[in-house]
Amino acid sequence: MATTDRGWVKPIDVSALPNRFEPEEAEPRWRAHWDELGIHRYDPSRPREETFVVDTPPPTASGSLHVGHVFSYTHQDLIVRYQRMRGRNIFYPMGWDDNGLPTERRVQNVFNVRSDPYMPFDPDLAVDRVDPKTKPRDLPRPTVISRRNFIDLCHIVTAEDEVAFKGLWEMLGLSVDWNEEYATIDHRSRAMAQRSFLDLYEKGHIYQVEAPTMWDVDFATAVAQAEVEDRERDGAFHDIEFATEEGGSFVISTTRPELLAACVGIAAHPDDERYKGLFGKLAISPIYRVPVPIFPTELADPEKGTGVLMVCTFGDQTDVQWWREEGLALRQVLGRDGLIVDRRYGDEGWESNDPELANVNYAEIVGKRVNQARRIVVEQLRDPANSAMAGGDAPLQGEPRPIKHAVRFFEKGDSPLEYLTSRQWFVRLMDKKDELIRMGRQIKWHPAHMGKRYENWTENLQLDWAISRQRYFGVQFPVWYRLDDQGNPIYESLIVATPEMLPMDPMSDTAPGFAESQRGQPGGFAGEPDVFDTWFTSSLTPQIGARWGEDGDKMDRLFPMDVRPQAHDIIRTWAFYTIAKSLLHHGDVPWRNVVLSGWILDPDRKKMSKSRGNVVTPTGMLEEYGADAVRYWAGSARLGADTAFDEQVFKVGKRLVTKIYNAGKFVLSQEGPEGEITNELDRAFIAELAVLVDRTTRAFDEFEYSRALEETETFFWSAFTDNYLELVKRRSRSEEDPEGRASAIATLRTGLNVLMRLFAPFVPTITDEVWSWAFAGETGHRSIHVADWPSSAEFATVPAPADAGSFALACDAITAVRKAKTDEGLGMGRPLTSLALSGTAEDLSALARVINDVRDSANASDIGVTEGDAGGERFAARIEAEVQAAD
RNA sequence: GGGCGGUUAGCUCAGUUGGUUAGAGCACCUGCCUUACAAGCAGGGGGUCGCAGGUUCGAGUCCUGCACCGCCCA
Repeated sequence: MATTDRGWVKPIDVSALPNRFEPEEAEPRWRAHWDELGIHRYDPSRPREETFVVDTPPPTASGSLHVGHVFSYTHQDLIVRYQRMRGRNIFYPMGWDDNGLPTERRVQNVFNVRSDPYMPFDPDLAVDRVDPKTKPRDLPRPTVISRRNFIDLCHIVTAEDEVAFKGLWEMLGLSVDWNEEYATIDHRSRAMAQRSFLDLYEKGHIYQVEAPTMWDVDFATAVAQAEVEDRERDGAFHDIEFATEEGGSFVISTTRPELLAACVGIAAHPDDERYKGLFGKLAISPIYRVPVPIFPTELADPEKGTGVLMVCTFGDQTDVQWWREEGLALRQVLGRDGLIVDRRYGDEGWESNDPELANVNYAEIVGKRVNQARRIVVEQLRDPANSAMAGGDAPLQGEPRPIKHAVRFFEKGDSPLEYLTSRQWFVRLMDKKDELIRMGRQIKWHPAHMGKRYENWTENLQLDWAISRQRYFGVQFPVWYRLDDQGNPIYESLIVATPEMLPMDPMSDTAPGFAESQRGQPGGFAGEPDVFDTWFTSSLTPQIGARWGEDGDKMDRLFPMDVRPQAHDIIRTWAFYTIAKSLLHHGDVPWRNVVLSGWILDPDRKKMSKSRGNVVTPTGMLEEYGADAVRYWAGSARLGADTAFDEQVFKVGKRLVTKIYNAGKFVLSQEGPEGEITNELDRAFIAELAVLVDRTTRAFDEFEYSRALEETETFFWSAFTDNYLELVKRRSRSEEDPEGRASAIATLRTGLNVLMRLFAPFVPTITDEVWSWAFAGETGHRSIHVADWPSSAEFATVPAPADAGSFALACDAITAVRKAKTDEGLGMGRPLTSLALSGTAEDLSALARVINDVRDSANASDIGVTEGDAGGERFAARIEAEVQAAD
């Protein structure tokens, strides 16, 4: 026979395999093997069009590993593993975002230290870790250490975090190229951030200005619009009587009476009849008796409070606007530490009709925090002596009226933000909104509606990007200032570093043209002490990966990148700033696609968070269920969809792994003649497999891996194992039908081979395990992860079935038999002495092509068909079972 | 207040351009230790698709309004 002289398909030795698949044994073994084969390595010699580039998010090295990390990083890896099987040269780096406030905070807590930038470096400093069980109030006063010592400690804790993260990524089986590892505080990233600064500075996108800026008093640093969030807080309207210069009075409402000393104007709506007559005149404040201008503004809401309000420097963003537009005085009473600063009424800019009264009152709040000052001022307002005009009543009208209102906070802070004037660096973006939106539209967002969030944010942008921070563990500005004869910096006369100096620190590197001895001396130089906003560096992940401007610059091979995976809560920061940087540096988009993972919610549909104590540890999860099962869970969630944490799904994943293991063992232990796929049922099965391959490939190309998984899983479980395997079990061992047997075995192996590859991105360990038993040797691909992604072209040599519906017909027939057996309480393997199927003449005649497999899987000695009603189903079965011998 | 998303079985979710009787897994009930798999197999019950209108021969799907949940922004 033509089919038999080609050879014999040899079975694998099932007895050599463990009964159960043990992920804890197999996963480390496979990870080591992948490493050995180097299959995750990027090949810089291959051209751009063969390369798939990922702009991997560098996780914040915060010490806490979260199931959300596992979820979203798996999503990237699914896409990457698919692309690798498509033959793409993968660039998949990993960075650690260790620079910035979270690290500073951890260092402060772990070692109970604070940094003082002016303290000298102590090379022998040794500080101990605080016992984490110590209650905060039992801690001694923090040890004050130098900035350099502090940074050393930062490196110690982040190194530990990075080890923990790397361990998690490896356990999860991320196919990252570990040769492409970096940290946002390492030399390369610092040089890149400074290079970015120099380029933006040269192109005129960067400026420095003394201006009101949002300020966090606890961290004592400026913050950017993107880092701000509103929180609902209790507050109270205080109705306070002001006088007019003509002897009249009016009442304003304010939630911030403690800023009365910072009052520089009074405003009301231009159409407000009550106050129309006052515009252009002066008002007199109570307590301090300071004359301030009254002006009209469209921004005042006549319905709010009394319709007239006081403008302070600065209570909020509109105060800043009025201060600019109206050219008001600057009276800042709040210091950078959040305490009321000392001022003297009667001095220039602090004119008062009664300086003596003003100074007595003001002295009571100097050095106080905002809340203390508020209580004191409210008491002062109850005193008629503090009326705006001598002889008046108590300025406070009635009692404060409690309200709930939104207050702005730094997202990492605990005190409301203040607006303080300070010298800060900015990147000019307000004039580039249109271009930024255009960039956003050139990028494909997955899911698409996430692009709207980007546009929304960009359209509503109100401030340029404040990039300077008054912190320690960050990348320094590559800038010095010349000092004047008094030793004060001349901000207009800055010295910028040259590219070959990078990375550099202006606080320890000497400015070109000066000697280090001139640091801080009159006529000498001084370094810029600020550091960059961490986003200034992390918005450069594409450039860091591609080594922009360095030796070995690979921008032409890697940029724009293919995909940026990220979470949707940082569209306004990470995605936005990366697009902005890419626009300003290269005039191009940073990537073609953004894929956004959802969040993991706890079963109450709240975002899982550490503070709620509902966090499941990812390592525990991986140990209990295995990486494949955990990846299955992540893979079953659509992009962008927030997903409730459901442990059941891990169990389903684990079950799938077991099923793959057993199905693999079964298929590969079948032996028989080697031959072509000729049988009608087999051909029909292959035709359906080809459809599956096309559909999953399309889904993956659209980043819809969850659809690919769902379809593959359904096909595997129902078409392959439940039906096809059962239908051909007998034929694949038949002695009488070598051609049919060869066809069955070839089909079984083709089915398994293809399904393993379709599953490989999701469950990389079990699929490679099964692959290794036979297919690795047959194909020469030593790992399934570098095997070719299936294509329907692989089946081109298999003839199309006579009837595309043959496989479905056989499945329906066997289902009818099973139903009959179940109805009679018989086991599925129970032999039948007679089996009769009824259905339409058309179905029955089509069924004839595959009826032998149906008969065999029913374990019937004979099968008959009769035209007739099948009770709403395609077929109905009448059976007679063999009488079983009593035991 | 503006923008975006969601609401489908007890739970977690699919449902492609409108088209037979709305699907899956888990859970539940019944039967079966069947020569790959009891971590299995077979069968079954369970849904007014958030509410109210509209378009259409036909709506889970399109349109309008409303409610609730979530996120972003002000």
